[in-house]
Amino acid sequence: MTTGPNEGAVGEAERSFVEAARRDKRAALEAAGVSAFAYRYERSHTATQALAAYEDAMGDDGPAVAVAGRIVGLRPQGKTAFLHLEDVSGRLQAYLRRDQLGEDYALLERLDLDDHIGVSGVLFRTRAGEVTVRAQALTLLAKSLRPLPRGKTQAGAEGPVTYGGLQDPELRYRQRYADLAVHPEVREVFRVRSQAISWIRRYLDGLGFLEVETPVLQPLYGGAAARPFVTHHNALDMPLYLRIADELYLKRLLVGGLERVYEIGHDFRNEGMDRTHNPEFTMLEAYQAYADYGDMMTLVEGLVSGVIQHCLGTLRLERHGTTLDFTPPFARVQFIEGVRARSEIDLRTATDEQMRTLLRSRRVDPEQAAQLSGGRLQDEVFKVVLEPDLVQPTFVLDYPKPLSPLAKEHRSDPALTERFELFVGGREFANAFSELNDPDDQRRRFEDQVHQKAAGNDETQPYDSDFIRALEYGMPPAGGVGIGIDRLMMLVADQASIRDVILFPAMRPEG
RNA sequence: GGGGGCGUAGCUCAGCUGGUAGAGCAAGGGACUUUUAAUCCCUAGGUCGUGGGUUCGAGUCCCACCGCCCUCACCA
Repeated sequence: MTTGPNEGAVGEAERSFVEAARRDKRAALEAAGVSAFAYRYERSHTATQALAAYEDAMGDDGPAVAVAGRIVGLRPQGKTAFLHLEDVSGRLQAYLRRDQLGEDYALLERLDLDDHIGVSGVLFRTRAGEVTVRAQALTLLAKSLRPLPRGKTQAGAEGPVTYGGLQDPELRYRQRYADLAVHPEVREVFRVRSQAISWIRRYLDGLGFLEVETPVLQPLYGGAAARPFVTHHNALDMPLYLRIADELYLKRLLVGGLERVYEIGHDFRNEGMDRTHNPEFTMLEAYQAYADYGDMMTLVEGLVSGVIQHCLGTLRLERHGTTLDFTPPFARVQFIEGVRARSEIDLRTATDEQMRTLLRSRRVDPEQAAQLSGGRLQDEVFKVVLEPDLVQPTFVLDYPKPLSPLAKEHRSDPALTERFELFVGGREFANAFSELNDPDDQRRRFEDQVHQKAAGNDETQPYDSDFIRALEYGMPPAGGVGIGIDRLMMLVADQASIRDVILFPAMRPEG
């Protein structure tokens, strides 16, 4: 996060003795005319490419290589030294000899763990069996003046094993650069994330979707029920909201004739933070003209199973002792039927008091239950009764109308909407509907939201008259879907906290 | 916001019923031409999160504050 104002003002005397030693080495290098921060290095191989090149050569001595990376292990022994370099691909050992390096060997005394160096030389296999570069030239590329909080690492049978190391979660999130630098497995999480998102783009592009960008700063927020962040535009002297969803802008594009659009970007919601909520998070929204929520189910099945297969090579994931099977088609359960099958409550006919009684019997705080009514009470019943059962990928269909002000009324039941959510492991992953495109119906739904706000519901959607005007021009029937990318990444990368799939999660500033 | 836990050397952690702080790794000096958590000898390293209080004496007990984690509430 932001560096505290005093951080840069730490004087030499206050710096740790470890850092002082590194600065002394830098000064000694520069006094000898050696730059501690080079401009570039002509690398011939990554560490992994070098290892492969040695195997391909099939001789005692392999090819000459020039590799670059960070020093992650340093074992000087008088007139020789071994060190390990780490680059983006992996690790490679280098063997340094005074009689082969000449003047470059003197540089060794000024090197530290964490420095970036370049090494060139011929590959060979040591007596201990490790493919290693016999250094003919050694170049300092960037001096590390502050030691990384790393543990000691040795090569194990199943990859490097680290002892000690960076454990403190606060330090890991605040100094993600250090976390990444010392934890290849954290780098891997974010490599997989990037791979997943680019696969999603290819998937949607392949279906003829157009990737678009809509405003993050909005004069009116909408498209979801959430409290927004508010900011101020100086030149216009007006408040602006950071978007809580892309929905209303993307549907304007359907009016404009862009039949298939999607956006991947950040939404901002001014609400609590926990292991599945960060104030800014990555949302995918996609809209398809002439489609309905049934088509969106097919789209979501293809997208979710495809990204899992692409990233992990399987559709069956072991998570917390259960096997999650993402082979389409996913299970389907109707909202009202699902509740009735598990509670003998029929949401179609149940009174508020019957629902409150049920909630109390399921250990919901009676005071809280008493505050809810109508749609929100139905939603609470659903959360208590049905949600925990939705472990395998399951579509929940046909939500009650009051909960879904942007969804089209169900074609066979006016009390419901054509909407589904995808649940996995009891957690929501996607939300989709047949999009409401009747401007008069949409106007009434907005008005209902305004009434709810007046009644004290502080997470309603404001009345967006420009959106109504757009619908009046005629929006084609369409299906739309939103998928929380961070939660999908938690599933793919098997991470328990959203903070572990966001590079720089929100934190209070350092005191 | 409620409840619980944690904060000690650069990192990972000990530190009992209160008696002025300890280890491993990292660091500095020395030895060492195939090591790999290299090894061996020596050395240095701390406002115990911050501020109060109790006490002859506080890392330890009490209070407040700061930060992080867990949990509940909130949350499409």
